[in-house]
Amino acid sequence: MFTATEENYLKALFRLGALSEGGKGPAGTNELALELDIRPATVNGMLKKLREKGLVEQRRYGKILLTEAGRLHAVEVIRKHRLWETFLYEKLHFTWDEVHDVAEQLEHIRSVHLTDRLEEFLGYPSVDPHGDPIPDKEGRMPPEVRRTLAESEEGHAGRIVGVCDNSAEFLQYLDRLGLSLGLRLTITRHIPFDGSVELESAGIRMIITRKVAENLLVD
Amino acid sequence: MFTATEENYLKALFRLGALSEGGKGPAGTNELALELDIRPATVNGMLKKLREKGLVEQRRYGKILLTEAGRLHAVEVIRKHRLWETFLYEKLHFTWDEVHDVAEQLEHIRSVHLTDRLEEFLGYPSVDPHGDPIPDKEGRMPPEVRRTLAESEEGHAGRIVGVCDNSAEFLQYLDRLGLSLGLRLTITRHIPFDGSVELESAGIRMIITRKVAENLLVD
DNA sequence: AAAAAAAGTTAGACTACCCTAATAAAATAT
DNA sequence: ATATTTTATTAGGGTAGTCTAACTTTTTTT
Repeated sequence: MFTATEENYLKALFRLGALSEGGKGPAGTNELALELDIRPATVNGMLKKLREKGLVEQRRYGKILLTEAGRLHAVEVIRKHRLWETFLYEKLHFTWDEVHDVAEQLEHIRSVHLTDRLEEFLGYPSVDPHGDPIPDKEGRMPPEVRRTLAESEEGHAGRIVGVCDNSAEFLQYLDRLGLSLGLRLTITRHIPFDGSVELESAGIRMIITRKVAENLLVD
Repeated sequence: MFTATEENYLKALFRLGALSEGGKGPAGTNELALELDIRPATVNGMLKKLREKGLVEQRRYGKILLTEAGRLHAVEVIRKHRLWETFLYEKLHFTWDEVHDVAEQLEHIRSVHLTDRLEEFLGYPSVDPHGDPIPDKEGRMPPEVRRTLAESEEGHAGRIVGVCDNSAEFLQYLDRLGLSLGLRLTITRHIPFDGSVELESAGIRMIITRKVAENLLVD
């Protein structure tokens, strides 16, 4: 049906919010190329194929929009990715930062049964190890009601429910800082000078940089 | 490191026993082409690549032999295949005949950790759902001390420990016959006329054709 | 509104994997 | 030992997905 490459294009477009509603609107060829780390000329060729398959809409020199079919398939791939991440984390005891790369491969396995059986085996989880919601079989994804630490006001108390950046580099740094999914914390101060955020968790006070704060999601 | 295609060539060569010791000896290009359902001309081209990578040995117009590196990688792929089959069968409750196709995809997932963690999670199984032995991390595979039902003498009592043919067609037929892995049975008669085998299991007497008997392994 | 910059497209080339058709070498049969 | 058949190889072509370099269209700046 779809190649792994095609699925990666659809996923990237979904990530960029190239949706007619509920997203950031149409995406550009260059923007997509940047997201995929593939040259614009190559992306242009692939877009022709995706248009012919009815997965995206695009006029000559125009912006790219996922069709309903494209959106549904993108969500299906995201669903598989997040279920596999959950499996690797919960059952095989992979660490937070190891799951992503393997899930990038597993998400492309084609099987009618596999995804649903895996979901059942995992006990119908609602979020993956990074706190991202897992879409259901029909492609419905619970809306994210999360805010970055950088955006939350002083005095706000909550738990870390996710990250924006899934790179091993960032996740390992979080581990070193002692920050992990589910950790309760309170924002004690926003420091205007450099955007750092002072917070308190389990009786310990710490300061994280603006960049870290922008990539941590709290409820 | 290796593409899925290359791995499939190695696996096929291993299956054909193209080993300097312990196998049926060197394999031919046509034979390999038949096994893979790919044209000999294509196979010929791929063999050049495998030679350059040091995975097979072959002289011009000569037979094909796996090198030690080739054998080791083939066994690694077989190990992954059988571990995934076990996972699908034991944990996700796939049926006997459903596991193969999905495992054909999963066996190519590349990850240092994944295979070992999966093996641990499954409790270090020694055989897969078809009764085939699972190689260990170092590429050692317990020798098969199994015989087909057709070869076993009258009066022999044992359990079904495997099959030669993994096709869904055959496995579904076995289910219909009420034959499954682990079933205890006794061979009551070999019928000379057409090679059928009469057997008895759990008090029930049945006759299976020669073709079925040749594809069932007993201990 | 013209110039400059950015975004999108086309042309041509490369690798991986597959094919068919023709040819060369080796094995087998007569 | 020659003819036939089988096996292996070469030649040329196709699709998928990638690239660079050059070019065109649209957008932004001045």
